[in-house]
Amino acid sequence: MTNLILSKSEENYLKSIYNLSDSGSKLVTTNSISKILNIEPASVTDMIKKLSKKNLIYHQKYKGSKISKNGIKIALQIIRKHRLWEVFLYEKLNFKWDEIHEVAEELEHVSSDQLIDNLDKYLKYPKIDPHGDPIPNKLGEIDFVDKISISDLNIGQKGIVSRIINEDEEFFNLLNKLKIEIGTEVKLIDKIEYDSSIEISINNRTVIISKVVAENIKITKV
Amino acid sequence: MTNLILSKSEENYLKSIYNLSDSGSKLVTTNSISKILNIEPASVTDMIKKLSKKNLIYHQKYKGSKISKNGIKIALQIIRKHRLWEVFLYEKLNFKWDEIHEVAEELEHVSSDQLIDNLDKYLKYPKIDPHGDPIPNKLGEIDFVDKISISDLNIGQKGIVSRIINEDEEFFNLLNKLKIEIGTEVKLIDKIEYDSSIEISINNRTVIISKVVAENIKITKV
DNA sequence: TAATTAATTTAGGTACGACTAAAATATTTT
DNA sequence: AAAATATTTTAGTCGTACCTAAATTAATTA
Repeated sequence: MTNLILSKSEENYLKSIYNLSDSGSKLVTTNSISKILNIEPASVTDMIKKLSKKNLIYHQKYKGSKISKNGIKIALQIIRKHRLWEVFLYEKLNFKWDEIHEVAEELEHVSSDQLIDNLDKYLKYPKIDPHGDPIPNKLGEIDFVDKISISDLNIGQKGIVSRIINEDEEFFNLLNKLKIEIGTEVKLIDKIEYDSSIEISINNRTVIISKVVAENIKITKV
Repeated sequence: MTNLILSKSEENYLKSIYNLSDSGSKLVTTNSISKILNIEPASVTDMIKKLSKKNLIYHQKYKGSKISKNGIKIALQIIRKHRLWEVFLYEKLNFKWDEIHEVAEELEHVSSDQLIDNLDKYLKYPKIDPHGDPIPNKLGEIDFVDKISISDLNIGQKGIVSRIINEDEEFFNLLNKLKIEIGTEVKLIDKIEYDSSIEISINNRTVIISKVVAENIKITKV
């Protein structure tokens, strides 16, 4: 049952549905898929029917879709490929942090188990990709993901940057300027009520970052 | 004019037409394309029209197709990608000689100049792929290809194995058994008229190989 | 050279994955 | 709870890339 071959489109839908579903737990709306993939809702409905027929998702008309066990399994394999390619591009081919996603989107659809297993070995079985996202192993096992943002710290508390959501260049440049990367220790100095921005210290420098930026930087508490 | 984006199919047709055309010089028949791609002649005709409209080939009804300057340029870039990925799979991911072709067929369609240029650099600008086929550079320049087979040697003459045509496993196993690889020195001992097989010596061992095998092993004379 | 055979093209059809417009259902607001 | 709005689905189309069957053209053989 696991060995059906999916098209690039089917794979992309499945991956998006998984990502929108909070690891498979939540119902996903047709509209949200439409938005994330930039495809009209009517077309999304078509594909939902197709994936339902293949038992990769369950669908209740007008209600939403839930990804199946099997669907999750496949989605995790696609995510695995995506993230391993990201590591390769970043570490071996010297791509910048904000350049890897787009190319990995293509590479993830190359279908060869041998390719991905050997790549994994070649990269020495990395646990996270350059954004800090965990890489599922061959069996689809994946580490727990940090859900705490900098803004969730209490004043005076410290954290280590563990994940960076969002992969566009502007954000990348900003992080560069702030000298924030995976592994950086940050400390919450103050919360500014007026616009929900926060004041943090990084290596004894103090900076203010906006709410949006803070939400896209995930941490583990120290 | 060079920057049109081609589909995977279009790329595959173009590559095949180039390969069948003897570096662009010969007319290519619809049937030969059909056979090499395993696609019905009627479908090939459809695609020929499409590529003609894009000025990638010239086509005369019922006569054949000739690849254009621009078509050659694009074909060489696809071949470049294919062969660079083959080097990567062989050298870095420890794929076997007969396993690389299929995966490279997929990887060659990933479209990112940055990807292929960085890969080229990472592999240290290789000149040939694991089969001994020359790799076009970024500008589409490609080294001259050896057209002499072992069987073209005169008795007593020596040559260095430079290219191995054909990528199936059986042939691979045979070459392994014979201890023939790129760079191996061979000497023609005798030609057997009866079945056109030939006797060669490799490191002072003498073996007999069939006509077909001999034709698929290209050499440069010493 | 006429007939046969082979190669190529045309005509018409299919699955996939997208689209728009309109209908059906759900949700929100008044 | 009715009306208005938003979401989702249905119905019908389109381009891509393939297919089969039949027609056309070229090449080969008698």
